[in-house]
Amino acid sequence: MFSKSCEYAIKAMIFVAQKSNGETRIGVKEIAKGTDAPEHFVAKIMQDLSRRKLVQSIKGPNGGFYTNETDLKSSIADIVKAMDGDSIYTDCVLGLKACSEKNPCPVHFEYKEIKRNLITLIEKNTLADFNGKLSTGKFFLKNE
Amino acid sequence: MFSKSCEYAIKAMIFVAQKSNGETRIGVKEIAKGTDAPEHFVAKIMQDLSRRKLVQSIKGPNGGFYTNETDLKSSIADIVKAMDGDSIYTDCVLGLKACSEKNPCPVHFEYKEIKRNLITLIEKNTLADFNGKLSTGKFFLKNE
DNA sequence: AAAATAAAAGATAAAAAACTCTTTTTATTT
DNA sequence: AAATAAAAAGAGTTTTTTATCTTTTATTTT
Repeated sequence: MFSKSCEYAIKAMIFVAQKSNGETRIGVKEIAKGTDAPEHFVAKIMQDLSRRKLVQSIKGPNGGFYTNETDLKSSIADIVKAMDGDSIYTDCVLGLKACSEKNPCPVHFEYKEIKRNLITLIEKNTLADFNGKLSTGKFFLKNE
Repeated sequence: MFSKSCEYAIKAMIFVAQKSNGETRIGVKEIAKGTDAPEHFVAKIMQDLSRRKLVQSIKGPNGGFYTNETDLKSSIADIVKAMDGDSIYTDCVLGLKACSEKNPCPVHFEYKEIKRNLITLIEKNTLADFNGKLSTGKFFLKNE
């Protein structure tokens, strides 16, 4: 569904959104531990997300990553688009380049519904929506 | 969603199910052309499907692949399972190994619904269901 | 100013997925 | 029996994805 990078990115963003606030910045090590992801790989991903302005970063002692008000408005879809492009919006399940209403693959119309739900799911869930839910044990970002 | 091998496998199986009947066997070249797939790669995939008894094959002149009555009862899910295993049934969208009702990832419950629909889609569509629809132009297995 | 800290950048490596080529086996047709 | 056709099997290559390691730059603290 999503690439590994994208999975890590989503978890990392949710994690940072939860842990950071105002003065608190979150370091790569913490993110990696908190989301069960390889440290150096997550570092690359955060760099990327930071370059794309989905998350803020500050170097040096007490530096790290944090989310501002705007960042919290990002949906999962925004992260997915940043990492995997819009393939989830455009790709045919069977890989047909020209799959469309007029040139449908065998499962085009049935998959269309599912895709619509999938897109709704990632578009309607913002980072802000998750805030607070981690600490209350409502959900997890890694295996206990 | 599916691996490339799996996409090719699904298209190839639908193609063979449509074209073959009784005496007619379909060669790898024909399958590759009919589904816009790399010939040698499709050969490997058909070998695999044949070994797993999802499709029948005969060597030598006039040989090729064909589907028997049982093969036509295969669902897309059967092909997916043969190629990609049951990851589509078991995997968490965010890659959590222990994602479950009790240990849910942030989108577990919402994705659950989508996954259910996805599984229904691939389980209810059998090769027999598609028969005839290719020639009537109801759907396509490659770009025109 | 020096030392320390942490992200950014760049380069490399390992693993997996996608794809290709060659040889062998099996069957058929002449 | 010989020639031919087509899948099976095996080995190899390329590309992409995933992951790691090293150096540089920016910032802060002492």
